[in-house]
Amino acid sequence: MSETRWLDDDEQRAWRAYVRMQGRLGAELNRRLQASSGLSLADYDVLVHLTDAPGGRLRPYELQRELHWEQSRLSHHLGRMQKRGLIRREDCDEDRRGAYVLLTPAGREAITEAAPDHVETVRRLFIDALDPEQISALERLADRVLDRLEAPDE
Amino acid sequence: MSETRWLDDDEQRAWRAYVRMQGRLGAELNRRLQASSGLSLADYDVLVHLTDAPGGRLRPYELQRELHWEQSRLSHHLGRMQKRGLIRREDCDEDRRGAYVLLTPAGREAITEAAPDHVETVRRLFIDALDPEQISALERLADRVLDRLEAPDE
DNA sequence: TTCCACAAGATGACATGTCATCCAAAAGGC
DNA sequence: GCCTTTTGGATGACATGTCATCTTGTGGAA
Repeated sequence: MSETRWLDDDEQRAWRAYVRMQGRLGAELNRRLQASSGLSLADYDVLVHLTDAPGGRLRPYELQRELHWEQSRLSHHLGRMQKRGLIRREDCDEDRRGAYVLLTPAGREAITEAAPDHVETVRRLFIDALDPEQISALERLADRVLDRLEAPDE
Repeated sequence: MSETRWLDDDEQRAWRAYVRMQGRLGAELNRRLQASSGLSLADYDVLVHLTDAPGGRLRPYELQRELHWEQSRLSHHLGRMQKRGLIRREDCDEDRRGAYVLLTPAGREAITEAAPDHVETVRRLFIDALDPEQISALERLADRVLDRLEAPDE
């Protein structure tokens, strides 16, 4: 390994600010969502994707690709959500290994009730803190990093 | 509650890109750090702060304020790190309720070995994906959001 | 002093995430 | 057809994070 390329001051400050923001924002969103609706951010994401899907129904592997979650995380999480009555599983006829995950009425109601407050919180804590320039700069920046993260080799 | 102010398209895209980047980047950094050094990102942060402290020694509440962690999270985490021999606890004379957390030689060695690779990874996956404009834009942006998050009222 | 509010930490119960591993069905190659 | 590889998915063990609650000591006000 060659010499370590340490971060210079600007990079250091930016990185630390990002890490700190990321941690605080995630914790805060999670706490508020949990308190106001009983859902975690993870629950919320799953429910949003199911709501957007035709028939409120998806194969786990589709959900997995959309969420970019690890397979086992999804599987465990679906198990817990099923136990709480938010989703339901159903056998899949086309592929006997597979399954469908579908929204229950309770799940649909939960997301419908939770969404307005949650969006409002995202807006107040994040979006409204930034001007339109910054919003679009953020999108470009995130896309660049994602390109690198999702590049074949790394 | 008044009408929900939903996100417009630009905001939506930026928010989703951010959330996705944040999740993927964190997972990737954690996985690589874990694989190359046996430390988690959380371990790493604790060790960095202890290394920077005079005498390699801090009160838990100081650590907590610097890390912006929940108190119980820190307490549990320190317990686990102690079990692994990375840190050590010592009674505090000035305040009989309190304690000191200090780096063990093993802890110091672990962070010393882990740092170069980790910094290199941060650089490759994140810093090098961005130009200097973006780096400083990110810092300003994160600071704005942090101001809001840490504002007295919220 | 005496009491009380509050700060420093620890802890148990429980939700969540990761890794390794397993199983069964599908898909190819021959 | 038969055998190997791949894919969809579940699971157990274990690390991590959160909430509520407890203990003990500090410090100020009566």
